[in-house]
Amino acid sequence: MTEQKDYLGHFEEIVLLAVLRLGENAYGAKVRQTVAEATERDVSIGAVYATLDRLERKGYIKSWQGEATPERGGRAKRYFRVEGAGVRALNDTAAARNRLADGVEFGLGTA
Amino acid sequence: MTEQKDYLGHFEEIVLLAVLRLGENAYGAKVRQTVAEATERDVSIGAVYATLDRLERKGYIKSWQGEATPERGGRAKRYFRVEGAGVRALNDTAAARNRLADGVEFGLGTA
DNA sequence: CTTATATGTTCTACATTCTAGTACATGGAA
DNA sequence: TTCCATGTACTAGAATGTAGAACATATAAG
Repeated sequence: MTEQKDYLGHFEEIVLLAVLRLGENAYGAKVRQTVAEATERDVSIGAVYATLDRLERKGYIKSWQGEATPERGGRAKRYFRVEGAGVRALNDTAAARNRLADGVEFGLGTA
Repeated sequence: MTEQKDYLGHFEEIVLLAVLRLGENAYGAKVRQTVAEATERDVSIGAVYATLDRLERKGYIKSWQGEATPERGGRAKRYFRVEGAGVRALNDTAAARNRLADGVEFGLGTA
């Protein structure tokens, strides 16, 4: 038994990074906006929540209900925070990738 | 229409990097071995070929038949090479991720 | 020759992830 | 009390990720 590592999917990694970056201000709608800006894509809110839920189920993040009365109406926020396991997964994922990318000249294909 | 970028999946990125790194020596079995070492996981050969096929269908890599007679028997190899579009996809994928990771202290969670 | 063996690829099927879209919830403003 | 803005939850289908067994082919052994 060689302790198979667990890597993050592409979007999982993106979302996890967004939550980490947002810190105290990480809630669904904001995460969506952050991801959309970084990826320059239209990211649907459903995609974000589905991924957040999956990450939470895996123990990479944790969520809780926020205040129900912000400045101007609206539903209560659900905040997220990255757990230790999440940081570890992020590191492992990057490490494996870096092992392959390291030293390869990128930018002009052999093609 | 805002020209939606096309990002690579986790495993697609890994496999594409392996092909790039292997250069002249990139063929299925070798790619598998390289990926297995970098990820420290048991990667099935089927997983690798399925991904290589998808990458080729998308125009990120190209393949051709190699010599049929290596040192000691065996079937002819199928070689792979990364195309310009592949390098571009690799760069776009990394760029979006970096935009999120940049400046975030990683290593010790907020948790 | 015929079989064994090593190297490599193909094919198939199923699990997980990705993604969009729509419905639902709730507080303040008109 | 209806409307609007902000947010979250749910559902379903497409795309990716993954394993495993079958197939192909060249050399070595006898």
